[in-house]
Amino acid sequence: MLASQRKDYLLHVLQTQGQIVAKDVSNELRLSEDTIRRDLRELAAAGRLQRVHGGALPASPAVADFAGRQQIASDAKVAIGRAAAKMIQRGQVAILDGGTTTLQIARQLPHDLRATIITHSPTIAVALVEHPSIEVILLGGRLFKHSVVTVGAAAMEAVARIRADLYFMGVTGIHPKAGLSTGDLEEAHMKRALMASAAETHVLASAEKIGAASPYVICPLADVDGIVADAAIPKKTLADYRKLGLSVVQA
Amino acid sequence: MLASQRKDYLLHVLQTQGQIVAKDVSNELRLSEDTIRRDLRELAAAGRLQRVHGGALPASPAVADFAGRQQIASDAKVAIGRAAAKMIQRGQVAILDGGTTTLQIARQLPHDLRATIITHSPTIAVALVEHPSIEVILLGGRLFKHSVVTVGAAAMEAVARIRADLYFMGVTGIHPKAGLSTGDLEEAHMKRALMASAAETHVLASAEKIGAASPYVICPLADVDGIVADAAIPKKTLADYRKLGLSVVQA
DNA sequence: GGCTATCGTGCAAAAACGTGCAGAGTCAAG
DNA sequence: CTTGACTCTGCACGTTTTTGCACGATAGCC
Repeated sequence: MLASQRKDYLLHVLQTQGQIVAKDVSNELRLSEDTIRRDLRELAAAGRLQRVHGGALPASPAVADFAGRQQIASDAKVAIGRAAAKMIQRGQVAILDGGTTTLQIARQLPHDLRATIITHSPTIAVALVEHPSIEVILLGGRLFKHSVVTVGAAAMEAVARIRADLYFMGVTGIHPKAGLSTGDLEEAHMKRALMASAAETHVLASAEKIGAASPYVICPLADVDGIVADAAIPKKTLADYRKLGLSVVQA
Repeated sequence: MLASQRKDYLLHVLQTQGQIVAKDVSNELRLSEDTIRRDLRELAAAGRLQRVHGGALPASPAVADFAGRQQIASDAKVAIGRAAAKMIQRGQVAILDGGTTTLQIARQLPHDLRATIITHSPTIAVALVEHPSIEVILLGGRLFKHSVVTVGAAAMEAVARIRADLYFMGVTGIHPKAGLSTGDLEEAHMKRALMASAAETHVLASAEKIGAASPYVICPLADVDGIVADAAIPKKTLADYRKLGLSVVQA
């Protein structure tokens, strides 16, 4: 492995996992920790990351707020992202919702995959600049800063003009009775519109969302086609979803 | 094996494997490493690949490009950004072009300024998340990865529906005869459309752009209303612009 | 306050590098 | 056909870069 590839790898790890543990990387790559530490030092000098005891953290102070949440890119989210990324086939058109979990999907997409990604999240659009063979369509509109996605009438209109194979939806609550829900009314509308524009909708479910309900309901659980579930979710719960006719993929 | 065949082979390896290890290739082709190194050096000089210790990697212009440029936030760009940011008054609607200089404007906007920023750059949209009192409108469309801005028919249509007070335009060339120019045709169209949607257009001029001309012409210099100029630009040049009727702000 | 993991530095071996040079081959002019 | 200029390739040599190890210093945790 070439030295510059190693640095790319380190930055990739940082991006997908939100942190670097020097020891882990040295084990994975079968290199001495000294070498990894040297690389980290150089990357830190170049301002590409922030060096800390034991490893490194993302530098980017500008996006600190969003990145703050991003850093809790728990293993679960990474795994869900990887599982969902695998579901996108060559040539397909997929919609990625805003949110930290969907951002993981974008980052885990194979670098040589030829596909089209439609998104209303500028963050995801920027992340996909790294993927040369992916066509990116950004849906415009008013920026809702809390979630960093576009919403509103303009965004709704843009959605109406597209038609996708897949839609990966992020939510804040998945409840057997209350269905799928989120924290903002505009966002709920947007999610419904995106769902209507896609042939198949899959919900991304990390464990902490199961059984929770947020103020604004998107739709009943049965309205979506599938669920991409965290490994920590009990088999029994997943069986309930299957009974509703949902396809279940466990990360 | 002819030298040119060898170079084709090297580029083929690079394309299929994503990397070249000089030693491996020299073994495969039964040639000395010196020869391979020489070839790599020449291909690197021609910009066909990126030379690294031990071999070579793809040149990847799009990625390295923007990331590279982003770090060169020279003092000049910061100063231009600050000067331009001051021109935006409370309550106004301003269009920010894509590019590293306009990104500086976004970063330098006062945190308590109430205004609306319209942009086709997801990078700028994300940067403005930090500014709670700024309303952000993101223009959607196909993402042009080289500059990280949206372009195309959808973007043009979105532009047609807006009307702004100010437009800050980034360019790559400012030439007395050739006018304002940029490196991509779609972008040139987009800039013209944005100009048409704004009451006033100001060009951001850092010193290295003066006297330069890029392939795609946007418009004659006299079509814009003002110029925000780098401190390094000679007074005489600025006087010429004033003669054309442009308002000149020096950072 | 003590313990352990991590860190930085100096050092040496190995790998990769650039440069100069010589031999082999090519080509065109004479 | 011969000669000289030129290019290409491999080798030798000294230089630079990279890497792993040893050692003492330091930071974080209990």
